[in-house]
Amino acid sequence: MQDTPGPKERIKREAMRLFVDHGVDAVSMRDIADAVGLKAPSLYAHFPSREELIGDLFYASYAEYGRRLADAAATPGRFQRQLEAMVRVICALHAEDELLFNFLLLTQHGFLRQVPRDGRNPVEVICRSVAAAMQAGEIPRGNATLVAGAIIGIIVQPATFKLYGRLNEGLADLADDLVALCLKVVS
Amino acid sequence: MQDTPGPKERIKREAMRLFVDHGVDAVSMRDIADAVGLKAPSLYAHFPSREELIGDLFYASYAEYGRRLADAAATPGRFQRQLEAMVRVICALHAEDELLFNFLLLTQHGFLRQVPRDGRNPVEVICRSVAAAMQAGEIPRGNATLVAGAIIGIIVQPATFKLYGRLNEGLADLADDLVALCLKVVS
DNA sequence: TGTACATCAGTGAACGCGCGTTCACTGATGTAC
DNA sequence: TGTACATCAGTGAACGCGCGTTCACTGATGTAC
Repeated sequence: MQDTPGPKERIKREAMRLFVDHGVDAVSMRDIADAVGLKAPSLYAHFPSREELIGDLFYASYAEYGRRLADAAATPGRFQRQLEAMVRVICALHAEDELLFNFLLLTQHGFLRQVPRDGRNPVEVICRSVAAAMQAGEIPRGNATLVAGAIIGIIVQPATFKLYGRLNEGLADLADDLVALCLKVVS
Repeated sequence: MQDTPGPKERIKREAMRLFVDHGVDAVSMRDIADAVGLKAPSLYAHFPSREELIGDLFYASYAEYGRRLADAAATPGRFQRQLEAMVRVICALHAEDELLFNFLLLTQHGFLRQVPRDGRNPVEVICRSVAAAMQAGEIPRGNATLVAGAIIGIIVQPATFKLYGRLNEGLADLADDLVALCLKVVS
């Protein structure tokens, strides 16, 4: 069963790999089919269109990231503990499936404009958490969105460096350092 | 003269605007020509191909950003002053031409793999500067590339927030805050 | 001032190509009796 | 065990479309005499 994932899973995996390696727009349905060992029309047995295939890949994962982050944000105690939990969750997500992480990293700009701003996406979870901490006086008051952006940047940019080979360590290996850096910016 | 920039400049401007608004791959030569008030074949009087047009736009600007940053990195004095100069230069570049900044932000992943690693690009200027400061004992020793990535992320992520409307202020308005945040991560 | 000619930015029409997608069909597999 | 039939993942061939690009041509502008 889990040794031989169904064709739908294999299509998703190979599509992600190709998207990350060549860019979403440079990959055709025929390319994806080839990588899976099928012909293009067979993909339509599993996905109604190319757009849905890509959308599925992005939105499902992005929402899952949001949920995992929201769990971490709900860590009891002071903000510093919640922040540490959030940073470690992101590092864990990177370690669990680096391909998926990179896919989200590279394709975000194609989707971010139409991502629902429902408070459940990763960015908003962090923004809300930072704002609450400022409100509660647990960290210095200031521009909460800016500080949240800084925190996200501190993690995402090194992930980009890893993707391009500037950094050899994955986020998981850097987790302690990343936690320390994030704690500094809210000190 | 400067009131009516030549057709080549107008093509570049409109192309950038379309690329930022719709994504590079969603914009055709006909779209660009339409925006300038020409027909597609006329573009070939100014650029040999679509690819060259886009490449020109990216590489020329990216190299210019590298030069401006290198100047800032050469600020005399301690690393903290150089860091402040670099952050303020990036903020100034954002204020000078936000469209160009956003273009680089959104299209970077299409080019970063083939950007020459000659020590002159913006990322390498910052990495080198941080590494030198660690070497000199001006900031705590550690993973220089990671710290450089954190600094870049602290600036780039808020720029992304501005692009998507999460932040209302441009980088220039946030310059003091950004300098302060960057100084914290190297403290 | 008037005429003939050179220049050159811009264009209409057309090209070949690869794309996403459709659809009638194939051929292996499982089931009924 | 053998035969007839249903199921269904997968395919070959074809579609219409928009793309980047080419090229012979147009028509306005400037220059020479």
